[in-house]
Amino acid sequence: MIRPTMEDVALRAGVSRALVSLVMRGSPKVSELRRSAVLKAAEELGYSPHAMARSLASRTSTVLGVMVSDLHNAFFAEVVDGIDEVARDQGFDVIINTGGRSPARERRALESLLSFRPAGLILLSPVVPATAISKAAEQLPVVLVARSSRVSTVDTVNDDGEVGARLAVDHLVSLGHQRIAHLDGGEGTQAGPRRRGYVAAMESHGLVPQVVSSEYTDAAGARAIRSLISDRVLPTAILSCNDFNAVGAISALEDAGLRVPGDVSVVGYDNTSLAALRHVSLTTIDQPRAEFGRLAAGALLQRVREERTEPVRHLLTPSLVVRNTTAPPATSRRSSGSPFLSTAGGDSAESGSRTADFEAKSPERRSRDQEHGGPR
Amino acid sequence: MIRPTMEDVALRAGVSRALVSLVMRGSPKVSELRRSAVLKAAEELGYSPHAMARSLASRTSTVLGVMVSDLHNAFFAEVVDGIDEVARDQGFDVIINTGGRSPARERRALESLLSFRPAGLILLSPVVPATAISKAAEQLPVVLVARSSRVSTVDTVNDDGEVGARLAVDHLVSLGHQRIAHLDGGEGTQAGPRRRGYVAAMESHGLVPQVVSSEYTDAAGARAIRSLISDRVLPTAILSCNDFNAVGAISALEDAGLRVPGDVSVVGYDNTSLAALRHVSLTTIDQPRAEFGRLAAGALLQRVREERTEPVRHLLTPSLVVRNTTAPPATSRRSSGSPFLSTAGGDSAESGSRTADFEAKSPERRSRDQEHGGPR
DNA sequence: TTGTAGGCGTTATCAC
DNA sequence: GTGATAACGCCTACAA
Repeated sequence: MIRPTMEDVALRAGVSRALVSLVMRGSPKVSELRRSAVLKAAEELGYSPHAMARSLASRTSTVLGVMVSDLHNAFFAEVVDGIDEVARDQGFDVIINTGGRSPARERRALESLLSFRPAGLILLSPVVPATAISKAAEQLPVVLVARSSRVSTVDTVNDDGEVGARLAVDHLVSLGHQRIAHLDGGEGTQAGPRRRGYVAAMESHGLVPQVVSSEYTDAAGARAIRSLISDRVLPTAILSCNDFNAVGAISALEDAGLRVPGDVSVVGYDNTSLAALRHVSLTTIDQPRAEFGRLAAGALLQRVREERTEPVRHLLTPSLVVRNTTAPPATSRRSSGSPFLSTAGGDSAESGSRTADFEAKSPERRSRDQEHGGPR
Repeated sequence: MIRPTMEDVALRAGVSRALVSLVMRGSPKVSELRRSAVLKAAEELGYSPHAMARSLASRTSTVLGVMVSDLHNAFFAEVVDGIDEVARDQGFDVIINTGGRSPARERRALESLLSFRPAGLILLSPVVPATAISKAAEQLPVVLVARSSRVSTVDTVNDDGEVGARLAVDHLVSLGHQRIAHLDGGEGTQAGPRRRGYVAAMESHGLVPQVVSSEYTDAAGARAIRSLISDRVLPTAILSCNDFNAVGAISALEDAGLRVPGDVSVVGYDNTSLAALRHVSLTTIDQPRAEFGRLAAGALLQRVREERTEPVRHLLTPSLVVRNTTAPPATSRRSSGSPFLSTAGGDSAESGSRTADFEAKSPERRSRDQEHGGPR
C-alpha cells in the first residue's frame, strides 16, 4: 500500500530526482539511455507522478473539473464525451462530479471540485444560484452548458430551443397538420425557449397555439394526453417538450386505441438514445451534444491560456430527425375512426402503421443503436 | 483569478496561519472569537482549503476515485448514487472519471485517477486487463463492481446473474411456457452467469435450453429474433441478456406481426429506466444498483481505515419485476395464428394485449418514471 | 546533461 | 490556546 515517489524511482534507476522529474515531464534534454532507465524503474515500481504535488509546485493545473447535474441523463454523457475528447487532445485531465439535481449537493460538488484547484470548470446544466457561479468564476474560468448567464467572465454553450421547436412545427405543418399542441416542460431547463419557438412558429403559420402544461417525464406526457382526450380537444399532432414526455404521450395515445402516427403524430425533443430505439423510433429534435462538449472545452481552454477575455455565447442550431412517429394527418374518417379526432374524411391507411414504416428508418439510427447498447 | 491561501486569510483575520488551519479542520481548541473571525475572513475572500496541499501535508486523502466504464449507461449512474451517499456520509469526496468502454482510454483514466492519490478506487465494470487492476491494488484499496477478480486485495460487488436468469425462467415456466430461448450477451459483462443460470434453470425444469448468440444492443436483439423467425424455431418466450436487447427483440416480433406478450413473452435484464417506461413496460430482472454502490463504498472505506484485510465478495440477489411483456403462452391456434409458432390450439385473446394489461402495472414503475424524467 | 536550493499550501510537532 | 518550524512530493530556477 506504499506509493512510490520520485526519490524511489531515482534510487532504483541510479539517477537524481531532478532527472526523473525531467523524464516525467518529457524533457528533450535527457539522454536516451537514462530516459529508458528511468521509465523502466518507474514502470517496475508502478510509479506515476503525483498530480497534486506537481500542480502545487508548478502553480499550474492540467485538470478540468466537470460538474454534471444529473448522471442519469445520457444527454450529459455525450457532452462529457465531447469535453473529454478535446481535453485529452490538449493534455488535460478531466474529473467529474455530480450534483444529483439538488442545489445543496451541487453546491458541495462545486466546492469539492474547486478544492482541487483545477485549471477551469465546466458546469453542465447547474441548478445552483447564479451567485455561486459568479463566485466560482472569480477564481477560475467557468463555462456553462445548457444554462445561460449574463456574467461576462462566464462563457456559455446552449442550443437554440426556439429554432428547434420551429423545426418541429414546420415539419408537422409541411405534413399537413394544422392542429398541433405543445406539451410544455414547465419549469424545466430550456422549456421556455421551446415554448416560445412553438408559439411563434404556429403564429407565423397562421395557426392557433395550444400549450398544454406538462413536465419532462413520460408519466407527465401520458397525463397530458389523457386530459386532452377527456376534454375532447386532442389535436392531430403533438410536440412534446422532450423525448421522455413524447414516449409517455405515445403510450397514452395507444392506450386510447389511437395509432401513432396514423391518428396522431408525435415529435420529441433531444434525440436521446431512447428516441433511436427501433421500438420507439421517435421523430425528434437533435442537439449536437458532443459538439456542446467540444465547444465548452475549447472555450474553457482559451480562457485557461488567457487567449481571450471577452465572453463567448455559443448558441447551437438543433436539427430535425425524422423517424416513424410523424405522418400526414388522416384526411378522411376511418372505418375504425376515433371519436376524438376532428379532422374529416379520407383513409388513414396511406399514412401507414408504425411498423410498416419501419424499414424507412435513417441510417443514422442504426449507428446510434450500436452506440448505446452498452456493456450491460 | 487569484485563489486566496491560508496566509491571506490569516492576515485578514489578524491571526497566524496555524490557527487558520485549526479552524479549517474544525479543531475544538480555538476560541469562539477567533474562530468566527477566521471564518468571516475566509468567506469574504472566497477561500476554501486546498485539497491537494492538504492531502500532501497530511499524507492522507479524503477522496474516493470512481472509474465509470460507460457514462451513457444509466445503470452506473445509480451505482454512483449509492457510492456518493456513503462517501458523503463519511466525509469523503468522490471524483469520477470515464473510460468510454475503451481499454486504452480506461487505462488513461485509471492513471489519471491514481495521480490524485485518492484514498481508494472503485472501478465500475472496468475493461482493462486484470494485471492493471492488481497493479493499482498494490498502491491503494480497490473495489470492483460488476466484474469479478481473484486478487485477494481486491473486493468485489456483483449481482448473481445465475439467480437472476433462474428467476426469469421460473417466472416463464410458471406461466406455462416450455419453449424459452435465451438471447445471449456474448462477451459482455455478466453474460456468462446469466447464460449458465438460464441453462441450469431450463434443465432443472426438464426443458431444452435454446441459446441464441446475440449482444447487448437493441439491434442485436432484433437480428436474433429475425433469424429465429426465418429459421422457424421461434419459441413462445424469450429471455434477453439485457433490456436493450429485449426491446430490440420486441420490435422485431411486432414487425413480424406477432404480439407481445400475446404471442411471445419477453423478459429483459437490468430493469433500466427504459424498461420502466410505460411504452415499453418490460418484465425484467432488477439489480439493486444503489446497493451495489453503497456496498462498494462501504467495503472500500473499511480497507481505507484498515479495518479489514480479507477480501469480501458481495454477490447480490436480483429480483423479478413483472410488467406487461409476459403472459401465458397461447394455448390454442388463433384465428390470426402465426405460422411461426408451434404451440397448438387456444385463443391468445385470453393473454390480453399489452395495452389492455397496461393498468395492471406495479406502483414501482411510476416512481421510476419520475426518477428518470430528468431536467431535460 | 546533471545536481542543488528554494518554494508551492497545508498539516503536524513542538515550544510558548 | 497560539505561534514557529519541519516535512509532504514535486517543479523551477540556477549552478556545475
